[in-house]
Amino acid sequence: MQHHPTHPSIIVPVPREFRFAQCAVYLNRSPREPLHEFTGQKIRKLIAVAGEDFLLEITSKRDLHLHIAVLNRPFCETEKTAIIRFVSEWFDLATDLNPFYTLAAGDALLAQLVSRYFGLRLIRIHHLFQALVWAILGQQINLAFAYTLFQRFVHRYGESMTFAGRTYWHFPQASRVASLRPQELQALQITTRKSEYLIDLARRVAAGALDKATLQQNPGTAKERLQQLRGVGPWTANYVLMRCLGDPSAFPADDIGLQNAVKNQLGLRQKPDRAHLQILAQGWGDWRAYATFYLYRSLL
DNA sequence: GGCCAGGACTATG
DNA sequence: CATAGTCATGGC
Repeated sequence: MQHHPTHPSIIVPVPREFRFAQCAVYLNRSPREPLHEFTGQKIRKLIAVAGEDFLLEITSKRDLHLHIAVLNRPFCETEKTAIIRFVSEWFDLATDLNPFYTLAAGDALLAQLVSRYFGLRLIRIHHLFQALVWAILGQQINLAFAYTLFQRFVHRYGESMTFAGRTYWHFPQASRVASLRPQELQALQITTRKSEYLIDLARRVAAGALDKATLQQNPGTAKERLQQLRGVGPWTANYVLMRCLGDPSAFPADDIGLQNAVKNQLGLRQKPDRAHLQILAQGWGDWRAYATFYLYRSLL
């Protein structure tokens, strides 16, 4: 395949229901996020296409398009297509939000949120292993500490590239994590139990026994297959379905953050339990994942 | 300093 | 199926 430089910038059309600034608030919520970086209104992210590094710089002009500059190298048409596919998935550009907004307008809990955060997309996690690690690290600890652990994990076991004096990271390969001992992860202050879970999952992913495509091709059994994994319960399974596998009906009803968000929105005295959330979400159908993401956004 | 944090596992009624 | 104890440490 021959490489011939095309435009320095790739233009990706976006739906009318898209606001870059709303997505940016979510993406910019932690200073310890290791997998992308903000420079003003631009996001930089390192991705791999067919084993090659592409450092993307993404921004938007008046929410009409996304502009993607590839900073570190030229790209061919095939690579350009892969880059567009990645970014479209990241910002969930293929989903038409109009049905969600119509539904939300008649829902006491959602109406304000969709008005306030109009154009927010469900930010996706491309790699299954990354989604699982992020979810498991986040179990039962506050989000700030989860980011600390996640950053340590990425910086310790991920590969990186340097551009213009700054370092950009890939999420660690499963094969790298598969060969670790729990002791090594414990040194990062990951609990013994979680360390065992992560290594076990890494082995399955590295062996090809656990992969995104297979789960997506069998949407009816994906949740139960995820929950058969050690360390993956109802919350983690739903979280991965929502953030990685693109299941619009995924709903992590056990989520403390989600419960707090609902409590705040409805002015409840105490947090609703999972049963209460299931009742509230009964009419949300295939928009439960989006409702969850908008409720998450209300916590920032 | 005490309570909480974007849970899951295991053991026990 | 429902409840209780355990993990395990930072954040606020």
